[in-house]
Amino acid sequence: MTISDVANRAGVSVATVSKVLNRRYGVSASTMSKVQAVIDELGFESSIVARSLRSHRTNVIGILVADLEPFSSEFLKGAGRAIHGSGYELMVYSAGGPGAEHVGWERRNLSRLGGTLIDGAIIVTPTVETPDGTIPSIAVDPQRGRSGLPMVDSDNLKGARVAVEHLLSLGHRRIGFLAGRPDLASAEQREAGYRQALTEHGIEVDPALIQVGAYEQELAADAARSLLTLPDRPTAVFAANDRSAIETLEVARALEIDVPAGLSVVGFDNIPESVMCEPPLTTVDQSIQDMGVRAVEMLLQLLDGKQLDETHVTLPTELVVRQSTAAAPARRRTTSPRPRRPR
Amino acid sequence: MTISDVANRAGVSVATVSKVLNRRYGVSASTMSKVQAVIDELGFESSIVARSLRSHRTNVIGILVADLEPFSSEFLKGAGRAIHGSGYELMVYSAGGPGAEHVGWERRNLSRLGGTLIDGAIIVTPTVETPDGTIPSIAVDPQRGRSGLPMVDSDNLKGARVAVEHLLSLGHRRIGFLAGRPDLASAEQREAGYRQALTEHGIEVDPALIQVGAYEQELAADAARSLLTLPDRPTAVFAANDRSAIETLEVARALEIDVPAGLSVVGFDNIPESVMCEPPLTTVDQSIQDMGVRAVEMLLQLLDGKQLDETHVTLPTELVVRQSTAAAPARRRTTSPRPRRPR
DNA sequence: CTGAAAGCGCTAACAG
DNA sequence: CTGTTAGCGCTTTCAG
Repeated sequence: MTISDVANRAGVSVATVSKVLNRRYGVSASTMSKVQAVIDELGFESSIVARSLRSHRTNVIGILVADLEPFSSEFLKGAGRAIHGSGYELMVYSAGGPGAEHVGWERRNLSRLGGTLIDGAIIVTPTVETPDGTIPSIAVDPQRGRSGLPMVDSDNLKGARVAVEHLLSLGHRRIGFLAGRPDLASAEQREAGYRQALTEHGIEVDPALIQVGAYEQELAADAARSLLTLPDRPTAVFAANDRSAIETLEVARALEIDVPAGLSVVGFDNIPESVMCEPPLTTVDQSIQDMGVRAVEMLLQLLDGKQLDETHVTLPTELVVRQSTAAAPARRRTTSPRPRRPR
Repeated sequence: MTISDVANRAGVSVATVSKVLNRRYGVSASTMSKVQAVIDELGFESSIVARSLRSHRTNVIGILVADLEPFSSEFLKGAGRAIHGSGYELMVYSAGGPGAEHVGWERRNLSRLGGTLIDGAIIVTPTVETPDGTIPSIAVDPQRGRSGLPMVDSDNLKGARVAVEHLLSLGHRRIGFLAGRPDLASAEQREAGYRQALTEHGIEVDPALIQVGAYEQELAADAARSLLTLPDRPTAVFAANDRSAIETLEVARALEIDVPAGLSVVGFDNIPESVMCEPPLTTVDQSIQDMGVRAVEMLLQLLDGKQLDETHVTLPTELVVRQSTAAAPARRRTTSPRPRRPR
């Protein structure tokens, strides 16, 4: 059913129907109600596609994600809450999964949708620098190096430090790191936090204890495995995100290493899955939902023609201690024992 | 940037560029590579909007939801997993929140997107009967009465019965019910399960113990409050979904009723939030992610021109006992005590 | 093998 | 107040 069907049925031109649809002036009351009646009767809704192609205004905000996984799903809950009552609707576009698409999915999708389908965009974990030229956009947890876009992220450096300090306070000295996606600033910051915390406590960073999981299931599992099968394996692992941490839990189980008795694991993100795994994961909370709320609020301001108060919002992170961390096992006689640090 | 820009730059017509874009036959190798070079250089991506308006094929699957809340977010995780490697991309369209939009959002959005933007649709908790005429579609947890669409839901009746039987086995006799959205078949089934379980145990259903929360925060809170301030208040409440159950937890806290000592609460859904609340909620799991997986798989089959093996998939439900339920408090001397049933 | 032209459903000037 | 006309960016006949 198209606008012409309505026009025919109502005995007017398509232009008139369009005017009624958009509540434009210049339609007599009688025509108006006649046309409206036909619209209601037929249940006609104008195609957002055709409309946007012509008018370049849709009242739809786009959220571009690489994949629908726990992080982005959590983000969407916040975005969904923030959009209520704004008059905008939300369109989430998923590039169709990890890996499959090459770097640059967000650029591709933005140009496929932008300028037409959506009035503004929120780009979650973009992989490359996103051009500022097109529609108003916000970057969430972006790639390394400043993008030109306004952005929201969280305090990854501090979060990572607190996580590692927690492990240190439990007496761990050999702490492995499961690194994240090398292109993301957040992952880089988490590694920096790990290094800082160790260095400040007089512990040399052992390159063998750093493996890249890249936030991908298989890679993370491999990385965890090589960490846990090291001759002098770490007594604790800090993973750059919860999914990698949960993967580490799996690998530990397969290797019959008890967590937390034989191995402590800390994650990052505090996705819901971190509570539901066995044992529940000690992790760094980064209030993902709030990121969604803030990103939508910022975009709404931009769309409203307002100036942004802050062009870079950084949300706080916080350690959440659950059951995947415990005091380090008594050290093997490789070096003189050091006193345990108090929590 | 449009296809004409590419055509100009490459010194060919738009038609030729289009052919290259779509890998159509009838382009010489040299022209092909020349045009492709320009496309790559400019980073051109054809507008999905313009393309779909003309060609009616987009390789995009639409998921229509009323709102992005825990249930739909969980559903999306499953859908996201199932789409990997299918060659399709996912577009989630949220009607913009609860209540705001009237009944029939799914019909409206379907006709706004359908036939053009998306090749097929998954409609989550539709409110009205959805016409089958348009594009291939799957209904998830639909309204009461059979819709013409293939559907996936879960065994709500049995789940509700098991939930109530759990409460009965703990010695509860006055069990309140916080009903769901009256238009959903699932909500109806959960109420039916509640009634059945009580009746089978020789307990008369007290209408005063049934309040409608309609899955909406405010309404659910009001309903819970009226239940818990009843002169002879129930010792347990079965809520038709987790969000209502969590709301009940809040109300109980406000009324200084201890859960589970003074009140047992059971939810339905097993959304991640049910683990994170205080106390963790005993609930009925309905593997929401699996619903997402199945719905996508079914739609993919439909899109592939295949016949569906099953036109109505019902997933199992399972009781998950956590800390919000406990033995009923000693009964007041209103009637002779009955022996406690074993679990 | 290539390009001109028509048209997808709609909106926005502009004439009548 | 109403209808005619010209596109939005793209694909698709169909001539050349």
